Amino acid sequence: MPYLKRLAPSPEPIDCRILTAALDLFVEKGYHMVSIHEVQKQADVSIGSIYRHFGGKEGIAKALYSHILNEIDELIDGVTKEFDTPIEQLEEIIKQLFEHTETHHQIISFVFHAKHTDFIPNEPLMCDATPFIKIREITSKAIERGDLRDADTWVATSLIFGGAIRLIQLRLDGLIEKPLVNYIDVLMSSLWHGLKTKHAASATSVKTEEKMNSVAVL
Amino acid sequence: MPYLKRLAPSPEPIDCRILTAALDLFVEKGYHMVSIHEVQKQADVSIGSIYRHFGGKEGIAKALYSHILNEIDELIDGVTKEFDTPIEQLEEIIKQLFEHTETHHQIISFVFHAKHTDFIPNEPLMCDATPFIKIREITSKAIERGDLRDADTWVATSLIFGGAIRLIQLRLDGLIEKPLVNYIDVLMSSLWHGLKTKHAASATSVKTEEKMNSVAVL
DNA sequence: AAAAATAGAATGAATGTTCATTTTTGTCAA
DNA sequence: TTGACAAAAATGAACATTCATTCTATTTTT
Repeated sequence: MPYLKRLAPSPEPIDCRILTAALDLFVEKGYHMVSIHEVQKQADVSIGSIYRHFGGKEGIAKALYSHILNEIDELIDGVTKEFDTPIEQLEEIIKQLFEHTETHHQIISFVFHAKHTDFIPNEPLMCDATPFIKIREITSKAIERGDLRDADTWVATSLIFGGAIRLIQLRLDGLIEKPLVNYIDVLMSSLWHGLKTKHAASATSVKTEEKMNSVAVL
Repeated sequence: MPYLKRLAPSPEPIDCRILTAALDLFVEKGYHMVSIHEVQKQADVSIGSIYRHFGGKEGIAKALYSHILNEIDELIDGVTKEFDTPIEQLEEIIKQLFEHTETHHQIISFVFHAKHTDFIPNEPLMCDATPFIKIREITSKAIERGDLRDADTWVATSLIFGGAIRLIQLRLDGLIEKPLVNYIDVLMSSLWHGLKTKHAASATSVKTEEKMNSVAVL
């Protein structure tokens, strides 16, 4: 029996070390500007291990990609379980993305900044990944229910998320100083005023009015 | 006098050939996936010429970048000369960007898809380039005049252009089938309904109402 | 002891860049 | 107009470097 305990009692599993190191580097410098050797150094593993676990650079990126899409997917499932109406769901999704932007910078950055065609050539675009399909389905449902103005699903979804995505990107780039949650109300009220039908607007008028007021104070 | 005219009477200047070849390739495959040798082949010039004119791969990209930013800048200046009120200007800028998306695919793609930090490391972000500063100034003026709801300039601009940019990207990716001009009206009416002040809204109410109706038909 | 995981030096292909050489262009005197 | 000559431009083979990947030896685990 040795006199000393091992210094690192339960080191993180090797594949996690690789993934987090890669995520950090990819976000910082961009996929192409990161060499396997850098990942190897930062993760403190050997090149051999990287190849054993992921088969190469592209393998790491793909693993990261699906891992992260999964997290977003769970976020969306959580929201759809918790909220009933499509509009509430969309609102909550944006809210949670804003929160994630503060707390999970790397992940959001990877989703909204990385060019995925770089490491997954001739694969479906991210827009066709499950979570983003689900988002469009929610929009669709809102239109079917008559809660949103009638429009092409792609277009409606762009209008709803366009501003939010833009804000997220600017926040990631450090161009917006306050956490995005501060702007939720401006965003939402401008959004729904333009997009909601009168039917839906009156159904939630009290809530919306409150928001309008809180915005006026800004 | 010779019997035959020269076969290639006035071939395009060499630097233009290089730039267009590079733009096409960069847009198609992404900056990092294009080698100088490919540009050389596609432009049908020698490697030496490329180095003589642009000093290297990064030089090409930078030249392209400023060239294209200039075009956008001129577009904006044109609009501000032609239209008087900030809101009309913003609307027209979006309209022209939509048109450019159809007619100058490559250029718009380069602006809205390329990761410029790839070839201009530690340079100001594109948001800080002249044309984009000008856009924010227009937004600012609209707010000052009381035409738009009071909000942070960055945020207001994101809300105005977020949807448009998203649509442009989807159109570039082939996910939206009809030319974007078809969606101008939906976009504008949802936008201004949420963002205009009552003051400004009443000033243009007739125009806006017409649009609302045309949208309802969609 | 067998199998699985890890290590890292060696390999080779890809690719950005250099530079000696050739071609073109412009100028001036015969 | 011609020819000579110099400056500028263009060429592309050769070079140097970077970097993903392979492979075998070693360690750890079962």
